[in-house]
Amino acid sequence: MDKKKQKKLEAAGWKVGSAEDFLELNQAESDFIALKIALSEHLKTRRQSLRLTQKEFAGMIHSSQSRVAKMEAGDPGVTLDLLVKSLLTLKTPKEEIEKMLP
Amino acid sequence: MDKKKQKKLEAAGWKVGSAEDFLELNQAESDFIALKIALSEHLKTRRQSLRLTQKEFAGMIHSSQSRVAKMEAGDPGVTLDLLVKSLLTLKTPKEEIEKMLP
DNA sequence: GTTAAATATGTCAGATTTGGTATAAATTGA
DNA sequence: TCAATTTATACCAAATCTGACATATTTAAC
Repeated sequence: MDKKKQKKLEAAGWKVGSAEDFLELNQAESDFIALKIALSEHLKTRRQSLRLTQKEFAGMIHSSQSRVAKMEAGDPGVTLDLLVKSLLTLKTPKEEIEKMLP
Repeated sequence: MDKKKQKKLEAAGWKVGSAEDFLELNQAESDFIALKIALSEHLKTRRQSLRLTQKEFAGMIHSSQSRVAKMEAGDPGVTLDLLVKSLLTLKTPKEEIEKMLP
């Protein structure tokens, strides 16, 4: 790796020149996974507090009960997009979302 | 719509029994779009402040220059997942992300 | 103005995600 | 107990998103 690029990466907060840039990449990835899990758990809590069944909620977001179950189970094959759209549909307060950020 | 379900929807913050539940659905959708645009704008700003080219940054997230360009342009065909992963890779402070929430 | 670097735009095959369906397992209420 | 409701799991074809590539346009430096 050339010096010029190394400077840039270090500016981005990386430890370069070792196995650490590999580890740091995973930091972003694990943060991402943690975020998704937090969102899915919150989604379940919020739906339940509103006393909606998965089927009812699925209708609200034009999806299916089975997909809602996967969302709440933290299934890896569920996008952030779907989770966030769901929380927005349930009008989850901004403060609640902030708490989940990594 | 039966009374029971109406109660539940009202508990979720909806105005039911009119065209408004249709409009409210769009509220979540437009909030979602606004969020994506805010994230894409912030991504561009942050990449530039780190003096990284789109090509360099693309390498950091194992993507391509053209996709980075699309991300920053707010292309609808880019997922929240990719945007958030990108921001996490650039170690965007939590506070910055919070500001973008709808 | 020329050149080179950076960014934007278009396309596409492969991969991933989707809603829907079926059905099993779990929970609830009598 | 047990029937009904709710939730979990498995599967699929259709739709969407992906990185990669080609190429056009813009920007920067001289």
